[in-house]
Parts: sequence; structure tokens; C-alpha cells
Amino acid sequence: MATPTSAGELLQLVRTGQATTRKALRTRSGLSRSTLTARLEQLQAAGLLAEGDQEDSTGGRPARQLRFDDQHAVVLAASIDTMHAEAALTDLSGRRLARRGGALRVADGPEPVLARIAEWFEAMLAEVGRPVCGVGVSVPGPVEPGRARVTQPPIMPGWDGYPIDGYLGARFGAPVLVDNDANLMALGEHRARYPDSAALVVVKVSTGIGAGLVIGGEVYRGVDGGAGDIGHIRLPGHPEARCLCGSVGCLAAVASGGALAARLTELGLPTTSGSGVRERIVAGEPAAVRLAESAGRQVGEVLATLVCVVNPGVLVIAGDLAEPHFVAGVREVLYRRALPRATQSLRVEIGGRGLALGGAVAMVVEAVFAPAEVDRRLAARA
Amino acid sequence: MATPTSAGELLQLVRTGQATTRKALRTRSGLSRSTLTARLEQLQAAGLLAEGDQEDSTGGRPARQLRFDDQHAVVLAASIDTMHAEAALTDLSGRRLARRGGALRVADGPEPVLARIAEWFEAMLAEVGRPVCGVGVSVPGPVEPGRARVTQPPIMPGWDGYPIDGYLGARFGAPVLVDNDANLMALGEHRARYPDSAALVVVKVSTGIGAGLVIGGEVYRGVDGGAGDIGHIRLPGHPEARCLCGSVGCLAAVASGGALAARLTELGLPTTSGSGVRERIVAGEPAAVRLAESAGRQVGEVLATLVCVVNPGVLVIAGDLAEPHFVAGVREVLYRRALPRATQSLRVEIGGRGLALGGAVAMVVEAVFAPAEVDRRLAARA
DNA sequence: TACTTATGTCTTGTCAATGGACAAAAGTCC
DNA sequence: GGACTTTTGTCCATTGACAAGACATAAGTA
Repeated sequence: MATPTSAGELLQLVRTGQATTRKALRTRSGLSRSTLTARLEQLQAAGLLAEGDQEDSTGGRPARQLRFDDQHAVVLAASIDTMHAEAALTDLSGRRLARRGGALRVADGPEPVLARIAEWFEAMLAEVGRPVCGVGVSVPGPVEPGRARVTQPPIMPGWDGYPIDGYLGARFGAPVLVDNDANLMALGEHRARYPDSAALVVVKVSTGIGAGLVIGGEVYRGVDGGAGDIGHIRLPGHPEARCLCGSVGCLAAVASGGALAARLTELGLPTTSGSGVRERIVAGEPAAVRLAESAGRQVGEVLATLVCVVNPGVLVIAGDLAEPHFVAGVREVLYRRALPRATQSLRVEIGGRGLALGGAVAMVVEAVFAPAEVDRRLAARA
Repeated sequence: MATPTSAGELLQLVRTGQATTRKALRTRSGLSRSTLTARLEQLQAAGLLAEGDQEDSTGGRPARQLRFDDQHAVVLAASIDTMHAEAALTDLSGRRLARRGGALRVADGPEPVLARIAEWFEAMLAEVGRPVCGVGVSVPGPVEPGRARVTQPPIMPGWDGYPIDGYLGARFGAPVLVDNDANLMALGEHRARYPDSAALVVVKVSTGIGAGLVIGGEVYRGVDGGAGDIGHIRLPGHPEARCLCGSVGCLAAVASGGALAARLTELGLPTTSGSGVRERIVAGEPAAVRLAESAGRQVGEVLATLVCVVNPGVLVIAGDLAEPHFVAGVREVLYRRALPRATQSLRVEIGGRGLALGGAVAMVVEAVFAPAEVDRRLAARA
């Protein structure tokens, strides 16, 4: 946005907090007062913009703040994981107004899972009301770029090509956007905590392993939507590790939460899932801690290459295994294997929980309130 | 460019061959005939646009082609390699009108090297004449993003922070742009052969190893300009391989042309450089062939991760070792280690020679004829 | 109370671009 | 050769968006 001029672009500036007063908008846009007033009136009439508090005076009349009216519609977001799902109803700033969640097996196929999620959505809507402006869904598998469906997922039997947008769109009468969980975690982390980072990578290590990249502020997907899919890189020297994807020796088969659970079970410590592994590590179980550090080192080997190739400013470790022991293993190998230039200004951080939900909301809000889209809707109103 | 309207944007469409007749420009831009005519007149008056041949008739008067006037100025481009440099004088379409080249040790420092290159440039200008619109330089080391100087190069003693643009700009009175050789090879390959690829990676394997990424049509540099710097990732299990960068076990110390030359010398086959290694491989020397395949496999291990992370459409192997034996090694490991989804639509190709020069020309032409820049110059004329 | 700053609302003028109307150029088709 | 098509150029009135300025008002500080 060299010089933002359209109503949609102005709204974007307010929404992202880049300019919150009329004064700031004028200097930022170079528009004349008359034009700016007309634009803002349009936005207020459409219910997109509201007036806020006054700023502190700088000697004269204080500027009145403008804020994006984040209450005039809500977003439905769902995050589907292997054995569990979560749903939230948020306002347009991402604040959660209601949430639901529970055990839900993705392996049961799309219709039972989506039906349950739709129930949650409807219950939350009954609580809160207000019109829905969009639905965002995070899924633990590869998504065809630009389309709301999964393609050839290794762990989502029955979902291949299923029209998720058709199902939910018909029920909620709003656009439905779907993306991979790692991508949405990266988007969520970028928007929530590192909005200025030019390149950010989130690595999710739970039952599987996957990475999401945000480059130049947008999710980077690669030519086939496969970017960041590091979980099924085959490591040398692990011919015994069978992977859910049908292959052998995948990183996910060696160092994921699922793999560690199997290993712990072999050692006489029955564990079924990534979150179970996490509990054992947090409890200080020596075998679990040892395995976590070792898995961190193995993931670190792959991340060393990733960091040299992508040279991101932030590397976030998220998922069940995102805890200090695992991350220590990652850091150890990363700083040993990667170039100083790639690591000197790199921040390695532990991600929050519920990131994918936040990313799904951001995906929806940014699609629905993209400047071009807002301008189109304003034009249609008139 | 949603709807291109400015003169610069129209020129861009013509220059890149997206629209070559007035008719096509009208449908593409939505401008009225009067406006379009005015714009094109401006461009013709500035000498940027020329009329070309007629197209075949479709029943009535045939359309007259428009072409970018690629003869009204020239580009000076130089590609500096470890032991050798090349220079070319090209027209604005990249056609080479003159060239020079020869042995030139980058280790001698910036002034002797740049003085020699400037001599070549001046000799070529004396031959061809015409005004210079820009100078592009490819260097075998990291370049600070957006600035025409090298930072902390492992193999360019004396060049750290040297103002290359100052030296050459003063002599040729034109903007000077500098970038890393791998980046420019990627740009050159993209523009010359794969202009539609959304993500392309070039891996240069000569005396050193480096990769350049073109994502969304632009060189991707990462946050510190270090993206693609895979040559100094440390491989496990090579404590004996000392690298020029001062570290130990780097990929470049194990599998580069320089490393293979040293290995061949140990085996009683004296070889000094990457090009020497290439000669021995091409000559069919069994030890050289074996080493090339093995080095290809080692580079392939890193590239498997790269391909899974970036998911490019094209992977080009370039440099001295870009020949069938080495590439066979790369392919073997790549298809074994990387995900099918990342490799199924991936093309692995051998790059041409002189790619960096082409990339340097493209970098200059695109900077000088960027729409905004063209509009600025047209405004200044009036 | 005087001054400062932010904001709203007119009017007027400027400029770019559209949209016809008209005309000419350069082919094809019969 | 003559009728028809298609591309292109040119002129001009109209439109519409915006800037710029004048004036008014609101809401604070010194």
C-alpha cells in the first residue's frame, strides 16, 4: 500500500492499528479532509467503523480515536486435531466470546466430525447471536491451495476431497475457509506476537510434525501447497520406524509425540498420544525427558537446514512437545549445525496453545475485510 | 497489478510480453482509447516504446505490434567468481552485444578486481557506444539486502563492506546493483526459462555451494539476506573436513568442487578447482565420477529438506559440478528422502552457463524499468 | 479569556479519464 | 473492384474524484 486511498484501505489501517485518528489517516493517505470525511462516513454507515475514546490533548482539542467495529459480526473458528477438536466464536478482533471442545476422532471421517462442530457452532450462536461473517477451519492435513478441501491426507481417512466449505457454508450462510494447522498456527503466531517479522516459521510437534511459514506477512504454501511439510522427510538410519503415511523412517515416525508415546509404551510406561507424552515429561519422568531431548535434537537436524534455507526471524516450536526439554534439544543442534548468520538474529520460542484457532480467525477476518473486498461491498450497498 | 493503468505499468506489460498490441493493452487495462493513446505517446516520446511488425489479420486491419525499445540504452553486467570473472554489455532485452572475461582472483581484493572489470566495461562501451542505464554485479558472497556491498564473506578477503556501487557508479554514471551469485542465477534462470514458476531454486555447486530462491517472481533473501545459504550447514560425521569459512564439516567442505579437487589431488590426480574437477568427470575419470555421484548424494540430503520446506516447481543444479553424474546422485537421494507430494511435480534440471550474468542484467533492467520508476522519470521529463 | 488543535462542511477549481462521434488505415471476402 | 471488418487516431463535451481554501465548531490548555 504505497498511498492508501480507498475506503477499504483506510479501514485496514484502522483495523491493524497503523492509524487510529483522522489526523493520522490524513498524513498517511494524503487525502484532503473532505474526501477523508466522505470515506469514513461510508464506513460508519456500513457499520464497519466506530468512534472510540479521545486521545490525550497535545495542547488543543484532542483527537478522537477511530476503531474498527469489531462487534458487528462474529467469526466461527474450529481447530480439528487428530483426537480432539476445539471451536470458538470470536468477535472481529479475535476476542473469544464462547468456546467448545472435546474428544473427536478425525479418523471417523468428515461428516460425523463436521456435524459435531456444527452443533458446537450453533450452540455458541444461540448464546451470543449476531451475524456470522465467516467460518475458519484448521485441519491436520494438507489443503489444496485456495480450495476448502483436504488432499491426500496421511492421517485423515475419508476426508480426501471432501467439500468442507459446502457442508459448513450451507449451514451457516457464510464463506468457509480451510487451511492446514501448521499454516494457521504460523499465521496466528505472526499476527498475535510477531506482526513485524518478515519471515516466521512455526513447527508443530504433536502426534505428527509439520511446519508453517509466514513470509512477507502471508502464509507461504509452495507450488503444490506442500511447503513446510517436514514430517515425512526420511531420516537415514531408521529402517524400523514405520510411519502412519505408509513410508518408513519419516521424521514423524522417529521424533513426533506419537513416536515417543510408542517408545515409552515399549519401556513399560503406557502412553497413547502426544499429550500423554507431554504429561510424562512435565511430570519429570526421566525416560520421557531423555526421549524429548533426543527427539528435539533429531528435529533440530532438519530445522538447521530449514533455518539456513529460509533465514527466518522467528522460529516457534508449538504442539504437545513444545516444552523446555524438547526445545533445548532443538536449540543445541540448531546452533551447532546452522550458520551463525542464520542463527544470530533468530529467536527460538515456545508457542502458545490454541494458536491454530487464532490463525483461523485471522484468516477469515483478513479475507472478509481485505481492502478490495470491503470496497466491493461498499460499492454494492450504494 | 490488478488493473494496470499508469504508463509504467503499460510499458511493463509490453516489456514482459504480456500484451503487445494496443488492443490487448485496452482489454488488459480497461483504459479508454484516448487515454491509452496519450500514455503510449508519452512512452514513445521518451524513447521507451517502439512500433513493431504487424500481426496477422483476423478479418480486418491487422494490429500493429508494440515493442519495448531495447536498443536505446545498454546494461553493463559482471559476474565475479572465485578465480575468474566475466563481463557483458547487453541491450535491454538481455542480448549480449559484447563480452569479456578472464582469470581474476577475487582474493586480490575489490580494487584490482573492479579496476579490471571497469576496463572491460570501458572497452566494450568504446566498441558499442550508447548510454548506460545501469550496472549489475554478481559476487560469490553474501550481500546486504538493498545495499551494494558484501558482508562477512567467507571467501572474499578485503571486500567486507566495500562500496562497490560507489566505485563503479562514479565511473559509469549509472545506478549499480549488486547481489549474490546464487540469487542472480536463480533470477536469471527464472526469467529466461521458467517465468511462470511460482517458486524456483537454483543450487550452485562450484568451488563453494549456495542456493538462490525465486518466490513469487522475486528473489527471496530472508530476514538477514542469508536465505539459501546452504553451503555451510554442518553435516554430522565429517570432523576432518576443514572449510574455508573457518568451521569444520560444512557441506561445502565435503561436497563442493573445491572439496572434490582436494580429494582427487590426494588420490594422485592433481586438481585445483571446481572446473578442473568438472574436466576430469567429463573425461570419464572413474575416481572423479565416483566422487561426483557421492557428492551429489550428500548435497541431495540437504536438498531433500529444502524441497520439502519450500516445495518449489523447479530445482536447477548449476555450477561446475552441474553434470549428469552429480545430478544423478542428487536425484537418487531426493526421490528417496523427500515426500512424493514435494517431488511429484518437481522438475530437477541442469542449469546453463553464464546464468549469473543474465540474472544481473534482469536485476538492472527490472529496477530501471519498474513501473513506479518509469512513471517518475516521465513525470520529471514534463 | 486567549490560544491551540482537531474536526466538519461548504464551494470552487482542476485534472484525468470516459465515451461518443467521426475519420482513416489496412486488411479480408466475394 | 467494391463491400465489409477490424484496428487505430483524434476531437470534444461530460463526468467524477479530489484538492484547496474558507468558514464554523468542538474541546482541550495556558
